[in-house]
Amino acid sequence: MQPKLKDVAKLAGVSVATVSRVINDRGYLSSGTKEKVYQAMRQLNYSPNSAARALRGKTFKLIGLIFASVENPLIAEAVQKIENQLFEGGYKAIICNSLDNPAKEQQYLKMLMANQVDGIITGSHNESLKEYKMSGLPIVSYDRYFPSPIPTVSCDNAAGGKLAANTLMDKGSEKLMLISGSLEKIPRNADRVAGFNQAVEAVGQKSTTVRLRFNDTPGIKRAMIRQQLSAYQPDGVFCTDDQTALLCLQEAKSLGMKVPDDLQVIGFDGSQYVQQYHPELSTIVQPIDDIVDLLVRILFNRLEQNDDQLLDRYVLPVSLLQRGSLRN
Amino acid sequence: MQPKLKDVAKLAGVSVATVSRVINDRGYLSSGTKEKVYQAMRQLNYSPNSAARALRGKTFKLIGLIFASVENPLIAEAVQKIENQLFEGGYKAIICNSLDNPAKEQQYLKMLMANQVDGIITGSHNESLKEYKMSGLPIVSYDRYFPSPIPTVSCDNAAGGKLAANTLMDKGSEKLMLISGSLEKIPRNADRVAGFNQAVEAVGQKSTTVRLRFNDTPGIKRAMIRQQLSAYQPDGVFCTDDQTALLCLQEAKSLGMKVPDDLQVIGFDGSQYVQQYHPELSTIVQPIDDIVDLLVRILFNRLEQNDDQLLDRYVLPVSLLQRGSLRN
DNA sequence: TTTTCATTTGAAAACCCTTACAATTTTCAT
DNA sequence: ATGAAAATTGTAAGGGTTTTCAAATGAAAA
Repeated sequence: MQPKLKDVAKLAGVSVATVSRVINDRGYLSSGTKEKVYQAMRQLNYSPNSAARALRGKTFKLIGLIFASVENPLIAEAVQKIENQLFEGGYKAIICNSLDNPAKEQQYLKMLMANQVDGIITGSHNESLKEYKMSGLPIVSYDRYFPSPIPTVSCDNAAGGKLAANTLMDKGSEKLMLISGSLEKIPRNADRVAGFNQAVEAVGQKSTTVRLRFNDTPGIKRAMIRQQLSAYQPDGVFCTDDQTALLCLQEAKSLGMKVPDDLQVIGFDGSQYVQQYHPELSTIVQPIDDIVDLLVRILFNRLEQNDDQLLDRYVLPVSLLQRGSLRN
Repeated sequence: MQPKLKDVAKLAGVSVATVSRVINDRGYLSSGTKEKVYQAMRQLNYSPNSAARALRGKTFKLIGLIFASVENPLIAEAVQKIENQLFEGGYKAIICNSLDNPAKEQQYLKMLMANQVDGIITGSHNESLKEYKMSGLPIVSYDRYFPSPIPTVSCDNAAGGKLAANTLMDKGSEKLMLISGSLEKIPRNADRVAGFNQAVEAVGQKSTTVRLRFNDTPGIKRAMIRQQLSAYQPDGVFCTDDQTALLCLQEAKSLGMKVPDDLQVIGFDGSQYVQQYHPELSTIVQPIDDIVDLLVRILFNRLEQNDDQLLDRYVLPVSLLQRGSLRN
């Protein structure tokens, strides 16, 4: 059995209240007792029962993380960094993979509330809007546009789409194709698509659009991409995420298209992983470090109610990472 | 404020004890009261305070997941699958990225115990052995060899190393190199290395070994690999993980070595990600689905004390995925 | 009718901690 | 030396739930 406050108190020869005070560094304490208590705690390898603390009004120091799938490199990176920062701040992270499934997301939400999490960082659907609102919890959203007052952080998806289009056209592509890696219902994606199309139309050009679904297997996606590539023979493709762009690159090559001479490709996300391990792929890079910093900062700000001036909506700039899949 | 048991009781016109009994389906209950209570719970959207429950001996239904880094595709995949299965079983997952840092791992362990997790699945160091033992918690380990009675699941690392060596030699490589992606202190890695070296020596061949460190940046790893490749000019390389193998492939190519003619490369892990998005890389594939199933099954078995006959040690077979980085 | 026993319910203790309050000791200005 | 204020410690209540125990009801058996 884990040692309790009482055990520590007995060993240190003080009352439980004193031990509690030492732990929470509260009120007056002589350095002598402090030392004795620390000693005893160390000796017993004591750590307070968080259930009991939570019951007495202290929080659990628990944050829910809801994302579509941690298998996506950018999300993995974000989760990793978020978890790190939370840990620094003394918080734990409960992980939830919604798989972009609204029902599952709703279940998660309910579970998180029942578990008294202190807050939620979500990068998933927002169909469960009611629940989010009702929860009364501090919530921060990544790349999903919640209505005020839920703060949202995202990169400038529209600008990214535009940048992709203009880059392709500047570098000589004329038959453009857009491959949307997941439903356009998701506003983030819709913005990337809209930004791209707008820029294309602005100069009187055209482009076809291919729509894949988030939950399609890579095999299915591959087949669809391959078919569209050979049917339409584009010379410039923008994919709304890097995974899709990688499939596109592969299929293009296996169709005998030369990259970047016959075909230029741009992806979106630019995780460290892709930057390191896919050196050919050009992509629109999200400033993921800044995004994570902001997400966590906003959350902490609400949790610790040190009311800094905070916006409801942060849009961070994207940048182009130009590599082999683009001409010089 | 969340509604409490008392609120439900008042609304249903019964005592708190009765409500609790309904929730836990315990003892005798008339169907009338049951219905009333359910009704009230629904009306108030009540869900029990898990802190209070935990205090009274119920478990939190919380599992700690300790891994080096969720940024590694294989780990991401494992975490994803584990989380899924836990969720099905009504459990939540707390995620811990130890970064292969024993101090951090120890902190996590302490934190998990303080948070009354019900069990732990760890794929990280085992330097904190004492803590693991002391915790008295159900623990299952992936790919780290804990002493009995902590059950350990892993793939056959030694056989994998051997398979890599024999494959390279069968396909004509004569100047072999082994690149160890992280410290050999980690037994998993040591086994891969040992298996490889054994197979090499068994036929009177030789190989050089390069040691990288887990926490080196990709840039540093890259530089070391490049230097060793050009210094030693191997014609067959086995890397103890896929990430390292990818770096090796890249550096080899940028040094002008032709793959697989001048140089054959084999990695280790074979995550879905690598299989899908790095179609050139040959690798030793871990049966990750089976591994995850087993990990979770063993854990549940201990949690729910339905004592199936279980071993302390499961070693699952690996397989070779042969692709472009190997000759036919 | 009385006795027995299964059912149904409620009152209250217990879980481990925090914190308001009270009690005691020390410090310091007068 | 005196009193007031500051510092230090302890006692006990309370937080939301589960669970033991006892009480109350009703039905069946004697």
